[in-house]
Amino acid sequence: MLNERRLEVLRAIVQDYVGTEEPVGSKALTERHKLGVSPATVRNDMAALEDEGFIAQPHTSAGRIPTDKGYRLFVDKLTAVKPMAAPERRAIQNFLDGAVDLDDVVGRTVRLLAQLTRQVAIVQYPSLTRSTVRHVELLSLAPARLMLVLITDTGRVEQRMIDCPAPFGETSLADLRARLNSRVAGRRFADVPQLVQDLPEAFEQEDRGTVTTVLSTLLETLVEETEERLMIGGTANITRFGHDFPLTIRPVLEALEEQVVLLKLLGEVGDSGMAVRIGHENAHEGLNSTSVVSVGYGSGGEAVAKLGVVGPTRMDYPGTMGAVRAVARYVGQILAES
Amino acid sequence: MLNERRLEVLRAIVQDYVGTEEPVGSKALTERHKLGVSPATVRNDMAALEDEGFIAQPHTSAGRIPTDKGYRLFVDKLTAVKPMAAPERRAIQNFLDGAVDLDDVVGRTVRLLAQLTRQVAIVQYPSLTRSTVRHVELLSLAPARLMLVLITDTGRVEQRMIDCPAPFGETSLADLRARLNSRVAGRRFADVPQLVQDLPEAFEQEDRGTVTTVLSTLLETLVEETEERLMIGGTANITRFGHDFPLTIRPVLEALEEQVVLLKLLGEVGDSGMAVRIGHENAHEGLNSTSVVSVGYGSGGEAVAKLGVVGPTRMDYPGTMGAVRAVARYVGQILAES
DNA sequence: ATTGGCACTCGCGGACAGGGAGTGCCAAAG
DNA sequence: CTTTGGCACTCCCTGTCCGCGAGTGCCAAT
Repeated sequence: MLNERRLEVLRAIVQDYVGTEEPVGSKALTERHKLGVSPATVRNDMAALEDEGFIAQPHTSAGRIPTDKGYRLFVDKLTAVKPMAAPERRAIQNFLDGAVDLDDVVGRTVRLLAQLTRQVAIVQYPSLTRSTVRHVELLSLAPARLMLVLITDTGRVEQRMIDCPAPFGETSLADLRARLNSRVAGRRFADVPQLVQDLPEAFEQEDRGTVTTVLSTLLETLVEETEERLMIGGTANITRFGHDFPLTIRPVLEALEEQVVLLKLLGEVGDSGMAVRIGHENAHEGLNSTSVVSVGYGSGGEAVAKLGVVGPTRMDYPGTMGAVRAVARYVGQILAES
Repeated sequence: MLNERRLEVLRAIVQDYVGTEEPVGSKALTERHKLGVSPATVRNDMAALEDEGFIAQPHTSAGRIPTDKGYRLFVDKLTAVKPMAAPERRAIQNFLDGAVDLDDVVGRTVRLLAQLTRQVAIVQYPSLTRSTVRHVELLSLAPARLMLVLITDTGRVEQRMIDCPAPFGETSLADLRARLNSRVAGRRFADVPQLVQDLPEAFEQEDRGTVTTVLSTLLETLVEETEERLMIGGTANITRFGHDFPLTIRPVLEALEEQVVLLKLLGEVGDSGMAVRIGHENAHEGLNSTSVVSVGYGSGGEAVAKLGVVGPTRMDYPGTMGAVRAVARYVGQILAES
């Protein structure tokens, strides 16, 4: 039913529609693409494609536009990710290299993505679940008051105040600091609880209360701060989502304000590789007329968080996917370096 | 020229237009307001108001709408801030009371403002210019690589990587850490530069390069940290800005993405009292068709930061001003408590 | 100063026609 | 069986015209 040429016709329709944003007819298609057949033949093919649900007509006697299903086929079978050109890659790298801290990295990434794709960009902060501990610092602020500072390999820093049950001497503090670091530095968050379990036993009776308090605060911090944060940018690009945007813009803006929705959006993505969710494939109905391209990124081979863009279903998929992948790659590099 | 009744007519026009979003004519005015005069009289008054530039007609033979100048007069002379009703005030207080930390306070405030005013809310983080340094920590990550951690009395933590010009020994590190803390701990950000100025002199020649690098990184961090941050919310409300919004929405969204623009926007406000900037009074031209209502807030009598909303020039000024003032007041209380 | 009357101006919405793009179908050709 | 040209048909879009209604400006009367 769907021979090679018909797929070619679908590809042509998608490409033209993405470019012109207008329903594309049989004649225009044969003119702009070298299909080697007449408009009448294309009409037959279009009828077949419409039967299968890949394209649709807004009204009788109008051209065809791709359906979500059509875009899906296009993305899966008819196109390849378009790699970024060398100068663009250099620009990305230069721009990201200027970042001074994690917030800055994420901020720059989000602006970069928005600019490259001309769509709305979302970048999730590196999650702490897969992170490793770089350093744990303990500071004495007052005789019975400590500050715990946790530094992760992704550059994230968390701090907590601790009120000790008993005064804690400088030597004990140094001891605890040293033991703690020798056990957890370089280890994954998930492994920390087990690694510090028997730590109180190494201390004098009088200090054990404090040590226990410190440890439980540390564990709490690990759990609490696993909570995901994200940054969003390029909102102004929603105006580019189509000429009928006054209708669709509202729910999209609302969805973008709900961090929970966005996290779920990125979360639905499989852990590896790039994901494209088209139109109604998005669970949130405010985003039913948008597509989401997302991918995991991370310092090692492993993904620690995700980033992506939200755009109109009528988007340049190959280009967008290329940009998203390139950015993810370079962010990963930056994180690995720091 | 502008007698009492004419001002009354202007007030009626503003109120009606804000309600209906449609040009208001002389007949409709006399029907909806008890002006005690005939439409013809109102027409004369309108002509006078138009001569003075307080109102304008979109087209000949259409009703009148207020100009920026008209709104200005309305806000300055014809209305008073509308206080919030008791139940709303309670709701505000309850909602803000649930906040757990500074981020949460700011986040809740922004959502609250957006919801109350149905406009775009902007809340600036409390400024750090008056903050003090609690602790400076230096960690050695590699022979020639340090991490600087700065802890402020507001509980904020900043960290920076430092590549040293030369290897830096553990003893030098401990020395620098101790000297640094004894000088700056408890001091205000603003005083730090002076306090550490002569620090390199206390070190051996070979270490001075590193010490200088560390100090300049510290000073940079202090400056950056003082730099204002802000949070924004209720963006979806721009769809309410008017039926012609497809035109105006773009520049507004763009302006809202530029933190610098927004900070300037809030900054232009006098330090005390509430400020209303109407239409072209806003320096940024993307916001020429919006009004900004802003006010300072703070824990003591002193304003430490500002908050406000951005809405259509055609907004309910008394109500918006009431909401903004009420929220600012309660946020100030919350900050004072914590 | 206020009012009623009156002519005038526009914007808006509905009706209508012509043009154009596109479709579906069919019969003929490869 | 596939492809193609032809043809009738369907709609959308645009422009025009027209009448309605809301609103104005002006003027003469109060």
